[in-house]
Amino acid sequence: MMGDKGFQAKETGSFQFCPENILPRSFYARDTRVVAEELLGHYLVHFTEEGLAAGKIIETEAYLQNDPACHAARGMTRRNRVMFGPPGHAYIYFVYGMYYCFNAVTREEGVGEAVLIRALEPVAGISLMRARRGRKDLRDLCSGPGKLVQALGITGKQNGQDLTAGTLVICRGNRSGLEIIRTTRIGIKSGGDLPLRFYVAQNQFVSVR
DNA sequence: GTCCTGATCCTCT
DNA sequence: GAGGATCAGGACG
Repeated sequence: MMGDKGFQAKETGSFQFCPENILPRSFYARDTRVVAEELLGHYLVHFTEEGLAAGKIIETEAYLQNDPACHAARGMTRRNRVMFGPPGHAYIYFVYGMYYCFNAVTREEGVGEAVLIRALEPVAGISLMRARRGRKDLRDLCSGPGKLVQALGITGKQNGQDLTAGTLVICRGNRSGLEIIRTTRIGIKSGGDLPLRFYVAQNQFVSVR
């Protein structure tokens, strides 16, 4: 659309995609809390016809099967079946009638656990993100689970997609020197006292400070 | 079938 | 800081 011209901006990030940097399935087939913490510093990357958009993962939450806040807590349903599938796939669900949230499925097949990606630091495709979000401020692009899905152009149709091959992948980043804070999760009622949220200290792109 | 709630975000006060 | 948007899933009858 013509209106997008107003959002043309220089790319500030230095992200470069290399297929060999895609995280392998074995990365996801581990304890969900470990995966949630170790996803910080890596890159969520989405290729579309409009171009590539990517962000550094700086905030995550773990959802465990025996955890009342987890969709899988009461067993498998049509909605949550992807969580019980093989690790390294996308679990994308619709909330509040208008937003989608993106999760990476963890653990071995048969266990319903996943990591919610809550915030990214935009690194590539920033003009595309601005157009999709209808906002200019860098901090308004990916600082929340619904926002980052919109900024990257992810849709509910990608629920179940393989994160180790294809157009939606997670790539290895540099995690050295990363200072990580562990705290309670955001926006849930039951299970809210569990320390299952992880974020990068001093990062201005987290969803809640 | 009805009713209620929600892993959110935006706009207003 | 409060309230509205907006709808699928799950609980219940």
